[in-house]
Amino acid sequence: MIINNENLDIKQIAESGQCFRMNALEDNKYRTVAYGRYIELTQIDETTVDFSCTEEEFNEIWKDYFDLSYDYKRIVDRLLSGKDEFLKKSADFGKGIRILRQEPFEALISFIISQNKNIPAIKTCIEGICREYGEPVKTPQGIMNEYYTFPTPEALAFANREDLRKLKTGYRDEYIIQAARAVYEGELDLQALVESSHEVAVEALMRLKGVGMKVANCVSLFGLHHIEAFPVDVWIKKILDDVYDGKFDLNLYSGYAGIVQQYMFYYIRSAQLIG
DNA sequence: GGCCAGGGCCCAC
DNA sequence: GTGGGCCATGGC
Repeated sequence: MIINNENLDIKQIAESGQCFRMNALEDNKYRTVAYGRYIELTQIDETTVDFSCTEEEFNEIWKDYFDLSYDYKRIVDRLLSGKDEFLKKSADFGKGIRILRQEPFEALISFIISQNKNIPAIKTCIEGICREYGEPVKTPQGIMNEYYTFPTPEALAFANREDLRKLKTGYRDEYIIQAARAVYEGELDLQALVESSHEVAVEALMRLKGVGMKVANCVSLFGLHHIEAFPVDVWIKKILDDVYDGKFDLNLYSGYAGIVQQYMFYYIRSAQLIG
């Protein structure tokens, strides 16, 4: 399934820190698991990607997952024609990034794990949790024993602390279990938060222990697709302090601040050659 | 081997 | 609402 899009760069998406299960198989070829499916993505040229799936599966899952109905070029062009030099460089550098529509529960648990960890450590931890609590991915060709789905709320709600700690969660073990229980028992309705406003979602998420302002904004942005969310982590804070001297005006980008945030994040990290 | 990481909790102030 | 210790652990 060949897709042409001016703003679709798999490497940039995989390295943008929004998802943790998209990994390189070789140069220009990545794989990931989402919504119970495995897929390989090959960047053929700057604007062309080969999705290793049928047209039916593409339309059912991956078109939405990669947010392919949204016009990112409009956002990039707006930034490129603006006056903010840092954002011009950021948007030009990361113009192939898109905000994935990840599964809300996966985003919630992933960003709970992410606190005070670097990205390689987050990936290791999440892969372990998928291996122990997820299911082997099923394909039309059979079961793939090397790839696992992200666990269900139920699977993690009944996990125990010691087992999670062996998977390198550290002190976050109880946060994970409590969040999974809240979702499993219906106390936290993530699907309802997809429909709600970003503000309502953040407030509901922050009632969970282990979910503060930053994690709630990441879940809102990457799991609920509220693209006005603007997570501030140590990297973004560095930019707001050093580049903008504390005077960055979020209101200039209201409605799509999360996309701007991703360009900033990807640019500053790449500029500092951090993996 | 020390420092840092897509932070949050808990407690003073 | 701000500022500091503290948290468990890997990656570099």
